[in-house]
Amino acid sequence: MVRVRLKDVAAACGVSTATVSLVLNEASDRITPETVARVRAAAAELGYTPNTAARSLRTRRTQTIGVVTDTVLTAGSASAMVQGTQDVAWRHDHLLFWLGTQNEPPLVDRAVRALAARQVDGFIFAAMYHRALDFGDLTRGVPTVGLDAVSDDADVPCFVPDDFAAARAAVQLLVDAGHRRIAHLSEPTGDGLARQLRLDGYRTTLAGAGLGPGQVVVPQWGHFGSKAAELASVELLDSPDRPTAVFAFNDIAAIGVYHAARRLGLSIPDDLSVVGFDDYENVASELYPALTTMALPHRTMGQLAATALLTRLGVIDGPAPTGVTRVECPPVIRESVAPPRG
Amino acid sequence: MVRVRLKDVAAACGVSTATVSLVLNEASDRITPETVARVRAAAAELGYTPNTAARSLRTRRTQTIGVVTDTVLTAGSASAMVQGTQDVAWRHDHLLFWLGTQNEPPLVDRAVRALAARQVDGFIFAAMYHRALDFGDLTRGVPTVGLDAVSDDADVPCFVPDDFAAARAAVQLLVDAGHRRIAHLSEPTGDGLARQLRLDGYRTTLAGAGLGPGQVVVPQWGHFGSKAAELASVELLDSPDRPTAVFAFNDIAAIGVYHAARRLGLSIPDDLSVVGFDDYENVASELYPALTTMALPHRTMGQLAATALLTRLGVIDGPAPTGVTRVECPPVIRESVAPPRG
DNA sequence: TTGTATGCGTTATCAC
DNA sequence: GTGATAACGCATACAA
Repeated sequence: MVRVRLKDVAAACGVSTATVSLVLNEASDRITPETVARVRAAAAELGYTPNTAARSLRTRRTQTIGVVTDTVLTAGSASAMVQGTQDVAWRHDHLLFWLGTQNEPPLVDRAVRALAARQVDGFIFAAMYHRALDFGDLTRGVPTVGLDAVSDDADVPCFVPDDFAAARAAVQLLVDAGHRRIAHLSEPTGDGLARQLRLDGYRTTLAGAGLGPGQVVVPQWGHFGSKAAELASVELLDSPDRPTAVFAFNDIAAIGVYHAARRLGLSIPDDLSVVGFDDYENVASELYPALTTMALPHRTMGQLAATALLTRLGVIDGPAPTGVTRVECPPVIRESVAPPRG
Repeated sequence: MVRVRLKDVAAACGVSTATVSLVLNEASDRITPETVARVRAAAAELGYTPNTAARSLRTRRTQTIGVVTDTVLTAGSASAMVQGTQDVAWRHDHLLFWLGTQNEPPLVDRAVRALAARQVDGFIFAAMYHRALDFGDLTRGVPTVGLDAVSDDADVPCFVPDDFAAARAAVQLLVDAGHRRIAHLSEPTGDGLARQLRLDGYRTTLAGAGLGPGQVVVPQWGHFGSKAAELASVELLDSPDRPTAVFAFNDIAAIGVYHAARRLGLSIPDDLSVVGFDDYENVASELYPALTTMALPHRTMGQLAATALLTRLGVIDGPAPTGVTRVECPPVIRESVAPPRG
């Protein structure tokens, strides 16, 4: 790689490095138009690109953001979050360091240190699913935002899905279709906040519709995959007064409901309506019948988080958001909901 | 963030910055053990972290790798590739800049420029699926490797799945199960190399087994989703002498086969065996019946690419690989293959 | 309007 | 063994 420095382009057009710097940093209103043109031409001619290390050393800004995440990079379903964050950052000439920590505290610590050593201008703490994050004073004064994560720290704006409202909307879909026995297939207890919020939304909606407390079933077998959900669903559905509709905690759980329905000879949506959550890529749309679900606004959250951070950093004008922002989860209506039989 | 510099720790223990630098950079065999200890203690006490910008400026190395990719970040299914690359890089104190370009040439150009300005030590060109990449002399002498992509440039080691061998293995699975009428559901023509390699593997295996040229069907309707695959499959399977097995180009196409089978009242695997490709997360394992498929070695390829680049950079000892490395795609045996009826 | 000079925090080359 | 000191490439206060 040919290394061409400010000095080289200055020499090439017979001005000082200061002038070149001024021209190239848009402070060119102070410079004669013809000088500007000459410098620009020379820079282009030589293929000059500024050395970011030198610039950072001088300006104390690296135009770099550190993203510390648990399994976002591993899991894939949240890739839109990555893309949304990236898009906004790049549009403002910022680059992102993503670091996955598998959620192990020592790794988080190491990641933050490594990022701090790189003098990142800000941090984004991104979680794979909506939960509370406690990163203490790890970031020591470096602007920070939470993505799919909430924080105790009042100084950390956070962006999370509006699980409560979305759960309400999901259950309302079933109520509006005429269902009166609507069960909720929940998630085993963990550190996720989504579980409780979706449960609350379910209960609130049932109560509002005068449908009693409902019926909540929690898969018990280890890892929350479709298999555990299937077993729980079979138990739930294998009775004469079974529910006519199920609101599943997420699309993977909904797969379990589908499998259970098949085992029991129940047809979806004729015998059983199902609503999922997440709009999991290549899953919800590909099930048979295609699953009606609530979409997680991953891309939007990523964009909002990046925008918030850049605002805090003064890169984007305007008031920086504070507190927790709940982002709407739009419904994706497909074919798994129908009126109950009879 | 409290800024503590080399100078501060030097002052704290009454030595020069040069000494501190020497100690902290493991060149400490030249320094008195007690001085070493004192410096280390002071550094820890003050919480010193080196300023990477300054170091980079001096050493001309940023310990940073630029990853230019089409849609890896958007699509999610290749997230293991991200993780594998990341793991290796981080283990050697290198960080990654990922930049998605949606495969638009001007964006690729911009991305490379932006990365070059950051003085990345090397480039990884990562593709979402196995294809040829032509990035010309964009990287101008910066070490580069290809990931899921091959390059004309002899100087660019590349890591791709061994699609040919995997396709052979997949079809052999069906041959071994006793099938003699095995069709291949291919992909519409595009810039992917996987298409031709999997097709070749299919044909070679059939020929080797004395099963003739086989039957290849190519979905024709626009974007290659499960819907197009379903339509093509219905046509393929709706005849008395239909194939008893289908080797699908990938798992998404296999979904289409499943849908077609359902429409035609064909049972998998009793009436029809299916083998997919990719082991797409939460898809292949969740289909009913679970799909037998060839796993794409995303994680391994990511690790290999990062290792190769770091070797080229002298960070990892050993001979740097050259040319194209084909990585094995392990079979994932599930429940979609059975002997043909009768 | 443009040039000179200084310093950002490190590493590395010398002296001592 | 350890300490001055000179770069690294750029931005900017100040001088001209």
